[in-house]
Amino acid sequence: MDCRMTARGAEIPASPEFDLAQTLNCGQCFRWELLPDGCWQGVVSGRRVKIREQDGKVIFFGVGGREFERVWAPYFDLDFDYAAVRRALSRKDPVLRRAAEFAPGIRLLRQDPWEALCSFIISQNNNIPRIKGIVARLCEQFGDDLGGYSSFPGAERLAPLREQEFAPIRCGFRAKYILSAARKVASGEVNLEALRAAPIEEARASLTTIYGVGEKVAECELLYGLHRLEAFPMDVWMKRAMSVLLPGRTPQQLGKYAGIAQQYLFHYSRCNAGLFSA
DNA sequence: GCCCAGGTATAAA
DNA sequence: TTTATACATGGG
Repeated sequence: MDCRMTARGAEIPASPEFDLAQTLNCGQCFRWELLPDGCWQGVVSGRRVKIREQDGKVIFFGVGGREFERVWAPYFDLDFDYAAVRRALSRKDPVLRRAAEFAPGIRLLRQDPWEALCSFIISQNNNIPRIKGIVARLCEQFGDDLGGYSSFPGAERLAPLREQEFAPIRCGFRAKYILSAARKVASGEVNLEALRAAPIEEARASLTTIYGVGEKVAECELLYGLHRLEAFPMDVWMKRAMSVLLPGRTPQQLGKYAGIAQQYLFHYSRCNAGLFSA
């Protein structure tokens, strides 16, 4: 991805294939906020930046060329041809076509695997505004002070804590789940980096050994934390999604399959505008 | 107040 | 194997 350097920072041409609001506000990440000045602010790799789209450009304020190439281009997956994927999806199924057209600028972030795992543990039976709040308090309480903002606390930082020390985070029953994840990751019992290359079923099985990580959170981590796109074979989830729409399903079945099918379809569907409201 | 949220563990059917 | 409930908290 070619970027141009200006006094403001790194700039790339704006494109319908890269929409900040669609990408950052859709529930795949929880540490970005839209500031009143129109900039999106987030913390990635210990660096806080402001990004905005303006005058046909996406501007990464204060970011140098080297940092852009090493941090931001990979984070936003800028070298991947999403348009080609959308074309393929559109050919495959009319629902996906509609969906792809609905959110054409969404991208699959390459997030830190540990941060993603924690975030999706927190996300269970929860809503996005509160998830963001809990994640923010987790960073503020246990992250390193990076000068006006905090890092996401590593597994080794959380692993020694006691459950009651999570009280200020107000994450409720999820504290014991976060602790289980932290301890397994810190001890190496679950090796997130290794799971990037492991056979997909092996990776899924390893993740679900964590107390509080079930099918859904594991899928989230595979897709959003480990960038394992193959965790979501489209045909399978499409069929499940369709079956969910049929009448006569129990709440259990609805919850189980609707959630997971939605997980896959999320990038390309969720054809309701409310999802992307700031 | 009330409903419910990008679920999971657990007990009970 | 499948289904119902509790779980902590707070947004809308």
